[in-house]
Amino acid sequence: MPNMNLDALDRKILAALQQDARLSNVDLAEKVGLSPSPCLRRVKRLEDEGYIRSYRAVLDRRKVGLGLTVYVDIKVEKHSAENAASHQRMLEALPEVVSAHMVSGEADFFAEVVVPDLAAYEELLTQRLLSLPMVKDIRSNFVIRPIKTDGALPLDHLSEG
Amino acid sequence: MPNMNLDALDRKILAALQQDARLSNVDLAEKVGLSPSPCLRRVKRLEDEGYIRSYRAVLDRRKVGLGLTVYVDIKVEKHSAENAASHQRMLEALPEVVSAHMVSGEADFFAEVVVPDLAAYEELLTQRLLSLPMVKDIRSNFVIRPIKTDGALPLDHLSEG
DNA sequence: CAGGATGGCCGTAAAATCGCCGGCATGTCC
DNA sequence: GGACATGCCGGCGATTTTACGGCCATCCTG
Repeated sequence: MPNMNLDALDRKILAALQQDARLSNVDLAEKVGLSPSPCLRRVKRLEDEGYIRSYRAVLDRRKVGLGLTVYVDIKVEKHSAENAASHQRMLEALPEVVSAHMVSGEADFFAEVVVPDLAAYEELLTQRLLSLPMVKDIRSNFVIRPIKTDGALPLDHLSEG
Repeated sequence: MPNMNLDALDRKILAALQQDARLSNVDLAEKVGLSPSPCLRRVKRLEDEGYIRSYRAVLDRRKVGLGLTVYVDIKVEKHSAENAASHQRMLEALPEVVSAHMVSGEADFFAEVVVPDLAAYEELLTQRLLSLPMVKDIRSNFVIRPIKTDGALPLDHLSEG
């Protein structure tokens, strides 16, 4: 267990901040049943110890003109250490790539790409993805309809133990 | 264009809040080159008009005991309106499902699942995913190594127009 | 010039922040 | 076994910082 350091209050704080990172400390304190001072201390500790990695504003993709989300399966020529590393760096450097992972299964890499429209995706795919060295095949899965986005991480598993 | 309402200052604000949603308004104002009052007004407007959907704390999955992320392709028997709807609701209700979409391509649905370990994934897969009505096939893609997570949405496309 | 939009300044109320105290549990020493 | 030392953690209160709304100045547009 990487985390016997989280008691019930910590979990409530994490859950609350996942829902609304802009909760004022007093509101957060009240919500978890604590006075502001110790509550703030806990939040700082959770930040310092890395449980909380960051706070971010979640934007409406459509409203900011990013109407198209594509999940991209990337197969590469057989991995070699340095090739894989450079490949990863290039994926990382593309701003349209919102997340990327090395995965098991059909594909080798997997990226979530966000673009304004099909035209922009075509440009990205043909000019910047397919031209990556060692890319053997790319399969694009277009999001037709979002069902659930940015769900909070479940934390129940920490309490039932 | 759904957004000729965003000028350079708005974009700077959105970019800054994507990076750090907990920036105090005074710091944010300084960063974008504005005094606090109009800066706050703009933030409120961006919230009210839905450009900013929410603010969330990003947790370290490993540290909170969620060491395994799986991208799941789900194929279903031929869609029918009401069946699809109930299927979506069930996906939505699973806390381990952090995001889910209807997609084009090989699969019909696509879900990002977060669990403590393989054992937990097995339970989820066999007890709660495969048992969903109409599920024809499920393919699991395990994340071996994250390359980039929670990347900020690119906003450059709004300025170059 | 009129009107709207937008930025800046200022005063008030609220929040964050920090030092300090006290309760409670654990451990130790006689 | 009991009294005390120690560490952990929550609460309180004072001070600094922030949020927030009202008001005015400026700029652009028609």
